[in-house]
Amino acid sequence: MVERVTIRDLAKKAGLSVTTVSQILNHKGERFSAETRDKVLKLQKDLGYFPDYRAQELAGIRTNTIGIVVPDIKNTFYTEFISAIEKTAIPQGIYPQIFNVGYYKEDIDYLIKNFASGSQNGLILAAPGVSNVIIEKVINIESIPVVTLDRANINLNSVHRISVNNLEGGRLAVTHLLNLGHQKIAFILPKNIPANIEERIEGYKLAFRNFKIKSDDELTFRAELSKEGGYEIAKQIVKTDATAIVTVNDDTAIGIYRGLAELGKSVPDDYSIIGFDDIEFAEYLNPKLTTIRQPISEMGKLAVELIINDMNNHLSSASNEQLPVKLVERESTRRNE
Amino acid sequence: MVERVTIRDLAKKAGLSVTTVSQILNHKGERFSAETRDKVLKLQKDLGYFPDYRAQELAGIRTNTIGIVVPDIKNTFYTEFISAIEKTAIPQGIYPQIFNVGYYKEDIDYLIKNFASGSQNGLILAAPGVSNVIIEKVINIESIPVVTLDRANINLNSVHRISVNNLEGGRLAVTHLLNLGHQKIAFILPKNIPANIEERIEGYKLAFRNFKIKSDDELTFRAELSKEGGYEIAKQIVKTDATAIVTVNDDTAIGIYRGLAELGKSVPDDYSIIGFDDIEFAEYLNPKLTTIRQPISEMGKLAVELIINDMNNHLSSASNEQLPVKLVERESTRRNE
DNA sequence: ATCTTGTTTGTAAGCGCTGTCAAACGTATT
DNA sequence: AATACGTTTGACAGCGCTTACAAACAAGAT
Repeated sequence: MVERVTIRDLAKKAGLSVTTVSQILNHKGERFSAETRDKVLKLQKDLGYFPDYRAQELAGIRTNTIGIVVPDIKNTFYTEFISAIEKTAIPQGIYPQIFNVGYYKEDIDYLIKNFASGSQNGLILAAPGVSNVIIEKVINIESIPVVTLDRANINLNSVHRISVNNLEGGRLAVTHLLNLGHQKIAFILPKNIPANIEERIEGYKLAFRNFKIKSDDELTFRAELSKEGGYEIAKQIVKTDATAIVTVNDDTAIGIYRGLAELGKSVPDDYSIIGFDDIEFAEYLNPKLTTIRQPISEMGKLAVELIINDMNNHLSSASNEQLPVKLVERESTRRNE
Repeated sequence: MVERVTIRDLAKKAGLSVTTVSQILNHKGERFSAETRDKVLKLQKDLGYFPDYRAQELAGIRTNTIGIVVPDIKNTFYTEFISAIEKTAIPQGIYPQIFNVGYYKEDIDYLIKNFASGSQNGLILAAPGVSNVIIEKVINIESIPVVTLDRANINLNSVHRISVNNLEGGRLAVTHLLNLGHQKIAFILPKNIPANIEERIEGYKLAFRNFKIKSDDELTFRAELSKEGGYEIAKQIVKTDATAIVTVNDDTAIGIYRGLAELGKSVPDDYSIIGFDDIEFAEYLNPKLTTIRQPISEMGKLAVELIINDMNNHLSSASNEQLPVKLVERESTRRNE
């Protein structure tokens, strides 16, 4: 058990005061003689001294870490989002810390404690089920920049919102299918419907109305939003007369691919499928997945920019950015003969 | 800007000393009258008080967070590993924090600082390129339980190692292909070869020797270990007379699938492919990927157990666990006619 | 009344660091 | 020799919390 080297040890060894050492280490040492400065710097190396950042923070220094809260780290939508955040944050000296919570608000007290302690100087909340809880508890304690992803029902003017044009996304998906001659379209929805999905459903309906076609409520399925969930639901879908499938994320579509394949069905010959997100995998699938593209990188980049802007300028009021969505037509959809 | 509520505020409002409040909040309050206890607890709720965990730690309390360092959060091998860790750690009150660094040791000073500050009470290092650097710097400062994944060249007896039988993995892959009548086997390797890959290469060679067949060095390719990297390298592979491909992880194989498909080649008709890892996606691919399975969940579970064991008993010396590997035969390999 | 004892609460030091302000020193000026 | 000034360094308080240990108090025993 090696004992921790503290700034005091360093000071003692150098024959200097703790203050002096601290100042020099924090590059406020212009006023010190080159000799002392060098001595301290050398000693730091020799002793392998690292400041305790908790002590630094306690003493009033601001660190540059931000927290990212995601619901499911196995869904690559979120890891792509995280990557985008890192790519823009780290070069600016902002260090993200990732917290993987579930989709539901089970055991997040430790999160709250962490955030409430102010060890995070910014928060990017991308976990639908828990964002509200976190905001509620944390906002009142520590006022740090917060941006949420795709949460419509938050109306605090200290919280930025980034979302996507969900209604348009829903409309685009269904319109595409309708244009291809599909009328029996299956919709795969989650068990609980958050606001952004609600909007997409509006989009589905809008498309049907535009085509003056009635949608078939029988074809709405509830599933877990994962590969596994998609795989399971495929068994239900094949029992119906659906010819096309719309999912709420690509991950689910991937599961449906497999489920269908194992049941001897072909995409797109037997079923057209259209996903949502456009994760990298979409293009690596066979057949390549037609999907509604969310600008994941842009969203990550924007999130960081909003945070940084807030950190530099506490006055900015909450923005509500809605990014565009687009149909990426690949190989999983085709005309219904 | 809401001011932070401190324990002092709480104490003042309650007309009690800080000590009393602290004791009660930490459930060491059996010695206090029910009346004071209730008063404090109520006030805590009302004021929304949360202790500052940095201050708590500084004052000597141990928290139960552990750090997980991974090289590439977009590779689902790592997210599956993380999930496994979380699944066994969180129920035991241990909270993992994820750090996504690259494969190389670029900008990890902030990591070192974080770890060296002792804010992590355990470390699980799964990032080949940086594990050594971290260990080197951190171990000497703070002695916390550390387990590394698949790093052969570490020989500190304070560091646990979890690895997989890489040699056997390599042997299995090539033997399978050789058995199917493939002789021209392409190997996709990373640019820098860490110890675990070195072992696999030994396994490849061993298989060839057993079959008394000479391997073709012309068929060794260097690529980035990612979908993108695999996609690119496919263009090189088709220029050769290879009939089978062995990759170092499944992610790369996924990229090769796509590259081959775009070049009009079929798996497994034109090329047999065998991956490594057995990430969940392997089974969702079309055709399903034959691969060498690493017991990812077991590895995560074991990592946590080693850490926890260390936390409870500082004496344990480093273990070196090697887990078995197995061939999962699916649809991407077939007999070479 | 005085002394014990047990119950309930508070005092004070310290965790490792930073920032303010004052002290010490050397040198130049008269 | 006295004064002033710039340069270089250090004392000290405080960040929010915990943890010995000590104090205060009431009640029971003598």
